[in-house]
Formats: sequence, C-alpha cells, structure tokens
Amino acid sequence: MPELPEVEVVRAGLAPAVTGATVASVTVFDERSLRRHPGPSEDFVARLVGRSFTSAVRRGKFLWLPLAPVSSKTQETRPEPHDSARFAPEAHRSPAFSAAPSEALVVHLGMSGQVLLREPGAPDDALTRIRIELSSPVHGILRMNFADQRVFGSMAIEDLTPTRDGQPGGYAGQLPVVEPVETSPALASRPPRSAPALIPRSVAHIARDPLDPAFDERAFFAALAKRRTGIKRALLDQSLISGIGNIYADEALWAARIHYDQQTGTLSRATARTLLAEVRHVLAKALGEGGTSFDAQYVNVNGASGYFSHSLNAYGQQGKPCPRCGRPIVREQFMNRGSHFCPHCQRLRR
DNA sequence: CCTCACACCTGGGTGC
DNA sequence: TGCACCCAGGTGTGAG
Repeated sequence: MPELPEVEVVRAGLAPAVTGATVASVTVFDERSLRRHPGPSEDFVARLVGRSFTSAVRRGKFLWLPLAPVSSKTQETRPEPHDSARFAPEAHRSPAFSAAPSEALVVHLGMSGQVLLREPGAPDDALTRIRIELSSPVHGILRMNFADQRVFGSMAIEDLTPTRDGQPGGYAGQLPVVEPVETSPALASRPPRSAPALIPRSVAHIARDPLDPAFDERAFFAALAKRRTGIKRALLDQSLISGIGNIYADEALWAARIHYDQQTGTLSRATARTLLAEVRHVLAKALGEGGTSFDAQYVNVNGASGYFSHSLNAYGQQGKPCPRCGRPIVREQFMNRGSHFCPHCQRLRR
C-alpha cells in the first residue's frame, strides 16, 4: 500500500504483533521480493530466524522492524512496554537495552504490497511472496504474509546508521501522554521520549515526511525555490518530502488550487506554506479514515479496506464536477501517470 | 549536481 | 469466449 497513510495503517497494525515477537521460520516463495536484500535468500532467512523485533518504525512510505541484538547468552525475549504507549524502544536508559539494534527488516510495499497477519495454518493469501512465522509472548504463533501482485515491493535486512540530524529515524507510535506532576516549562517543552536516531541505509536519503515533528520546513521551502521543475514532480520526489504519492499529490494540489506543472520557483512562500498545510491536512484526514482503497489491493494487516476513497476531490474524479466550482475535473497524462485537476481552479500562472 | 525517461512487474477491466 | 490493449497507489538508475 503505497502512500503514507496506507503504510502507517500497516505500521500501526503490525507494531503490537511484532514487538517482542521472535521469528520462528521464514519461507521465501519468490526471490524477486528480496531484490533489495544484499545477499541470497538463504542469507535473508538465516539472519532472521531466531531474532526478535523491537518495534515498527516508518518514514514516508518506508517501514522497518529493528532487530534486537543477538544475545550470546540467551535467546530469551525481554519484556517490553506495549507499543501503543511509547515511541521506539530506547537503547540507552535501562540496562535491558544496553545494546541498540544494529539492523532491521526493511519493508517497502511498492505499488501493490500488503503485509497480512494470519493465524497459523490459515490458507495463504493470494500472491504471498514471503511468509514469516512469529512467536509472540502476547499473541502466540502468528503468520506475517508479504503479498505483492506487481513485485515492486520488497523485504530486506539492512544495517541501521545514525540519522544526520540526530533526530529519531522515523515514527514508531504515539508518544505517551505523560504529564509530569510538577510541570516545569523546561520539562513541558521537551518530548517525554525519543525514538532511536537510527535509519536503514537504503532509507537514509529519503527526506522526513511532513507529519514528522523533525520535518525541516525551511529546507523544503528553500529546495522548492531552487528547483527548476513542476510542483507535482517535487511533491513526488521522496528526497525532498516523503510519503506523498500520486493520489495525495493531486488532492493537495487541488485543495491549494495549484496546477500540477506550476514551476516550483514561481510559488510564493505563502503559497508554499498553504500547499504544505494542505498536504498535511489530506494525509492526516486519510489516516483518520484508514487510508484510501479502491479494491482488495489496499488493506490493513487484517485485510480490511480504508474509506478515504469516498473523500477524494480530484484523484480519479475525471468528468465529475469539481466540488468547488462545479466544472468537470480533467485527467491528463503526466510523468507516465494520470494527473487529475480542475482546469478552472488550478490554472498555470507565469 | 540536477532533471527526466525508463525499467522493473502482474492482473483486472474494457472494448472489439 | 478470446484477446489485445490500457490502467494501476513507487523507486532506482543512468543518460544528457
């Protein structure tokens, strides 16, 4: 499931199931899904079996499950706090976390990937490319099926490296609402916890997403001013801003009344701010509705669909009246894909 | 360095 | 029914 809201739905569904769970077995049905893994499938399996996950982290459309360091003494899984009540695990505060994860299972869903949680023995989902059987101290035995029609998605084991800005690598769950009994201004302004400042190698070049508190707005606006390209190209460039795909690009541009090929350098700072606000709004709204799904290809870890497709104003609405002005929405071929917009509300300006 | 076209893939829907 | 053709939510690479 491609864009940020859909990947976040998967991350949130996966987190409670995988956190603290140990990999019992791995079956690779299609090696093409390991395209990004640096090594043969035997290596992928060997590096995963017996390991346990510490959390589920996401930046933009990339998802990763950090692996607890291999203990030379014992394979015993440590008790960990429930995921819904914390950020990613900390590597330094408690003695139990004396060693930070140094590698992670990196998942990208591509155009059609799904991660589905199933009971053991359940019939395999169609197009399952990789099956990972987990043993969870809370949920018992679980299957994590990676299904992918077009095989643009992938799984890989990768090293984790420190983030450039020293901020958390990505989003790993809700911050706990922990109000200090005696609230001092200094304490209140400081986040109660921080995720590890680590990121998989292949994700390091991806910009933070606009829902990340550490997203660098100034750098984003500066990059827009400097670029010589259309605004939609820029929104889809994951090294500038991550998490946006074709649907939410079209939706945010419609909301901000900007033509997809408007040159980035011509946008005023105020217009760029409006656009960023609309991007955040549309992503957050879709997240609240469980993501966008048109068919069974886009589902959460239980196979259920989201509802955001009912809220689309431009994407896929060609021929229908613009919800703002009533004139028909148009679809044009752009970047080898469809661009949906209202020619009246979203005009090219020089 | 920046920008852009293209390759990588399968399966569902549509129209003849 | 069969079949050609079009469509699909993404990313990495390499040419210019």
